[in-house]
Amino acid sequence: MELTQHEVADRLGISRGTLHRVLSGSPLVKASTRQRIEKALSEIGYSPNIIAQGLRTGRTRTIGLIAIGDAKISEMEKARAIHEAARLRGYSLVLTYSDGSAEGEARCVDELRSRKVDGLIVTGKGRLQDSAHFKKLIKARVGLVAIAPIATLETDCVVVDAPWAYGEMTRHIISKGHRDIGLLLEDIQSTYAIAKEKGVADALAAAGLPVNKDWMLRVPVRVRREEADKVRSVSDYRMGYDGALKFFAMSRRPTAVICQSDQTAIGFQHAAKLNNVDVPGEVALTGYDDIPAAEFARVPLTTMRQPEAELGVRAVELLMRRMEGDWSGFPQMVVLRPTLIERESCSRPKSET
Amino acid sequence: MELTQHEVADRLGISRGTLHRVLSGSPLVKASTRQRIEKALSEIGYSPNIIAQGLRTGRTRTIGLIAIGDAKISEMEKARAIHEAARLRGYSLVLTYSDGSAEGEARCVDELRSRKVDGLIVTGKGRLQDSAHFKKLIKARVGLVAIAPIATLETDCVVVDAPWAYGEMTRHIISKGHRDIGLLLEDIQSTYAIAKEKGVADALAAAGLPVNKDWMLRVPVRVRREEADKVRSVSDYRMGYDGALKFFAMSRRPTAVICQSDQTAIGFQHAAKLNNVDVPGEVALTGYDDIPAAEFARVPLTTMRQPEAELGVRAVELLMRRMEGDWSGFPQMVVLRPTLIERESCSRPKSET
DNA sequence: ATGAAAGCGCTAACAC
DNA sequence: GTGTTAGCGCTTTCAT
Repeated sequence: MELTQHEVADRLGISRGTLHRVLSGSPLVKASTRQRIEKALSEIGYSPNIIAQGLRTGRTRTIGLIAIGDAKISEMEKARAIHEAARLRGYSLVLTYSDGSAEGEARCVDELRSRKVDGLIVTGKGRLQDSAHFKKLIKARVGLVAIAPIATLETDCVVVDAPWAYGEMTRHIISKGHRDIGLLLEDIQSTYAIAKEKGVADALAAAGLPVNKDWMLRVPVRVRREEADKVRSVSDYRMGYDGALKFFAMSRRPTAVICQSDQTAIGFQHAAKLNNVDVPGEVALTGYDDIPAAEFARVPLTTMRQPEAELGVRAVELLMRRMEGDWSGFPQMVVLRPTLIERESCSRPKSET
Repeated sequence: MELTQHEVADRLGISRGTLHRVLSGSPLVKASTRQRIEKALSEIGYSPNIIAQGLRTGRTRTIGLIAIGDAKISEMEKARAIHEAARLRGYSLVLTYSDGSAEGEARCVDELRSRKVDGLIVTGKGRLQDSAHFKKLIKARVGLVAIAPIATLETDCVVVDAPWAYGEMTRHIISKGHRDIGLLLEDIQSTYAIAKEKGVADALAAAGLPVNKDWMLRVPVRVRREEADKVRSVSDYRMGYDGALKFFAMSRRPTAVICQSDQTAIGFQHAAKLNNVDVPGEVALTGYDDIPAAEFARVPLTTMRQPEAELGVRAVELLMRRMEGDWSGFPQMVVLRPTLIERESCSRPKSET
């Protein structure tokens, strides 16, 4: 069915060497020959067997993708951009998922190594449990780009400037007249969580506002795997709900709460409604990410829109450089900034004092 | 670095043939020899080169995945389940995205064919624009399972029983005392949309209720690609919003509206809020899918939870059969049923008449 | 029950 | 400039 180079060469009355030179764009072919062959080639509709190429060259022109942790729509958007960027360069994507456990990660790495991928991109909100597998890869000079900051791993990464983003949101809230500002994060000490905390604290300090430790709230995540056949990522919503209740139980409450994500802010709004707390009147809120639902939340969310697609594209570009053997500046960190989106969840406080 | 079968055979003092027989579980090996070799093998940590296997056998043990249309969280959940099911059988996933255009689909098919995938799974809410490429595949007896009903294509598929589901929701609403029931769908004549319409109409008829044509609303989808680096699927929310306004403009309105999706119902609620229409008091609503946000909507949504993971698993199982050469019952349709989830968006109507 | 050898379709090194 | 050839690591057929 599919023609081989051998057959094509015979059919055109040339040698396989010449045919290969035409295919690979080598200059060592007479222009007239090249033209004649190229024409015939497109008529025949020949395209080389990628598997054989892979065996021969040791390069498969594939990129492995590891998605860690819960399913999130943002991963989908990144993956789409990654596919597009990779495709334009002749690369395909091999997709793997890890549940976030150390074994899950090991399985992904093993699968991708056995598939002989030329490079890897790690994404997802989960943290790396066991970096041993990854360290081995890095030592072997296999390109590995993380779309997330990974403190435990010295590798290239593409990250969002979370300290700046949370500083920006803090400044925005302050500009609205708020002085009593809270922060709601999950209780996991991820690199991003620490960065977010710092972003808020620094902005508060820069504005001469005190940091109320009680309001820098950390709430445990209740992960709930529902039926065995379902993976629903409701944990962030739930965390926002739980956090809201903790804030409501305080004798003195902030007038604005910066949330870890849009889901958190939406969960917070849910609790606010059930407790007759007005948003943004009694508590202003900001989300983070600008998921599609943010615009249609009970009170539309002021939030930071993530450059999901660009994160993916930059990751591919960086990985490409490594795969071409250019290891200058390793480990490199590409930092991107999100965009403030103003909606109704964060307005000026009711005049209190 | 990686050992080859040749090297391993030499090292163990056996022939490559015998080694291969051990590896492939052939019975033509003396038990003692087999044991000795297996032990040595696991010590060495040898694993065969998948690329070379692929070249030799013509089977790559890979499944191609085509995601069509906008990024949705449900695709992510399916993909995760597909990966798990495939991995357990020694298969890997090659991921491609189509923007929903005919060219996008052609590119995906070409990419996967050039990668020599053993089978394909098509998923996503978009419809197939041009089925010519796919028809070619099917004719060539390449396994192709669609996780969606594709009217224009005779192939295996795994689908949700939408007529039943929408009938079920209709019966649920009727049981709550509603008699004036509307349906809100996008204006695209997809197989699912037609099925949903029929499900509602049949249930209404079965209950002896008249079908009000004006209330079987079809609303155009406003697709909005925001910045070039973003793919945000807000179209479904927007459609719900638009649809709500149309309902509100009617002189006589239904007391309950069945929506195409949770996003649609959430968009509807948004419009209801802005127009001071009480949900569920003045209009009860049902969603569809049970996305994570459904539980945390302004009014938590009564909806139908999709068996996303099972859809993926069943697709892999069916594809597996085809890849093994078992074409019995082609084209086969696997039908799965979603589960009714009761929340607050759909209660009994305010007593009218 | 085991060993030897011939390719799968391609690339790269070497001849002419 | 062009043709020839030797493998990449594996599976499969044929011999023993």
